Amino acid sequence: MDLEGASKGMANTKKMDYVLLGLLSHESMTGYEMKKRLDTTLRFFWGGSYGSIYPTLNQLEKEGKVTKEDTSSNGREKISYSITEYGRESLRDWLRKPVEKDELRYETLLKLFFGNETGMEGAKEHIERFEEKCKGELVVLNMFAENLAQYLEDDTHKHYYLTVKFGIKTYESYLEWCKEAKEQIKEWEGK
Amino acid sequence: MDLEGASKGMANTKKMDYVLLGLLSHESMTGYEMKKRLDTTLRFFWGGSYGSIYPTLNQLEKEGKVTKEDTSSNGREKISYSITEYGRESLRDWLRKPVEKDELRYETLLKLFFGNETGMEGAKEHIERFEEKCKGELVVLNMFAENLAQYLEDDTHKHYYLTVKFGIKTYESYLEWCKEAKEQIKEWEGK
DNA sequence: CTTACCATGTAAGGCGTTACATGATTCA
DNA sequence: TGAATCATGTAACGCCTTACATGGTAAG
Repeated sequence: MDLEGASKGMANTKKMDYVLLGLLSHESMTGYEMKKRLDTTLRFFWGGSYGSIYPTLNQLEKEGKVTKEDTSSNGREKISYSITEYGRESLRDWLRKPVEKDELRYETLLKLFFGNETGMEGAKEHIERFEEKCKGELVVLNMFAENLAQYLEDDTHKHYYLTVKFGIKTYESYLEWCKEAKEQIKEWEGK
Repeated sequence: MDLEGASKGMANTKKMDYVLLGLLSHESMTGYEMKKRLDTTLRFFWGGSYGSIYPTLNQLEKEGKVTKEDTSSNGREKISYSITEYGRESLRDWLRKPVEKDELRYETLLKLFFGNETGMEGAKEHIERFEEKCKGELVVLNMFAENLAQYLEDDTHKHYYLTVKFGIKTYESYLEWCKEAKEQIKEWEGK
């Protein structure tokens, strides 16, 4: 018998449980609302779709880590989820464990790395597109940081603030790299 | 009929084809050697396992994008792959297309974000572990950069060099963030 | 003689996305 | 009245990792 569900191709790599538990540790909300959080607040370092949110929520309920409450009003279906004490313990256990994996997968770097097949001109284009995207992200992150700075008495906001600062730092360094890379290319091209 | 294999749950998200084609555009090699490249040169921005390399290689051969050659010697099995002109065209087509997705998934940030459940002490530990890992990566990347700097006449090495520089920039900014985050926490703790 | 490395591959199965399916409400 | 948003969910399917399976060679 295999209650922990371990047999093959299985490395307990799934984090969605903890992401949802984490969101519910802040406040009760619907699956729809959790998706919105993933798309706004967490989007710089984590993602997820409805197809993974709703099934995970049902699994968490079966495990006794969250409870459902029907909060439908005037015919509009609405299920509010709340974290249980057991769910909170489970979240804390995970939080205290060392990080297993930090992963970066930048197609931009892949295309740059193999770029000699299309020449420096192509590389330059990818760098410029990347630069524009970073500038946009930085605007958003700076707005987040400004807003958050007003609510730093709250511990939840403090943690949020640190992650936003991380984002700002890295996007700023990306922009520096873009500038330097373009200069380097110009130099190689012999001006 | 659906020659392009599109029906559902399918978004042509697979990049391994191009990664392997890219490696073979530099030089012919075995699947084992490609795995090593993924684990050393590319590991800062891309990964992959044998379970995805070998099947992809066979698929690429069927499509006429690579050719196999048995180069076994004294009983040791060895298959050397080479890119075909068609494979090279396919690679170039992909390289010229805009990047679809740059993705960062840092569990460290997730644990930091939800860290108020375990307190600032836990957050600090995660930051310190992250810091140590970054220092290690930086040592490796700086070595790569120093070595590469000697061979910059080669265009392939130029592109490689730019990606290494990217890694150095970002890890340096991560370290700065670690320092600042720890200071911020100390400040909050009323030191 | 044993450990590390070279070398190829498959099977099982988890994970997650996309597309589909449905329906109500709010706002312009 | 039509578009956007709120809201929940499932089906299909592609992708990838882990673990297994196998066997040779080089180095200490």
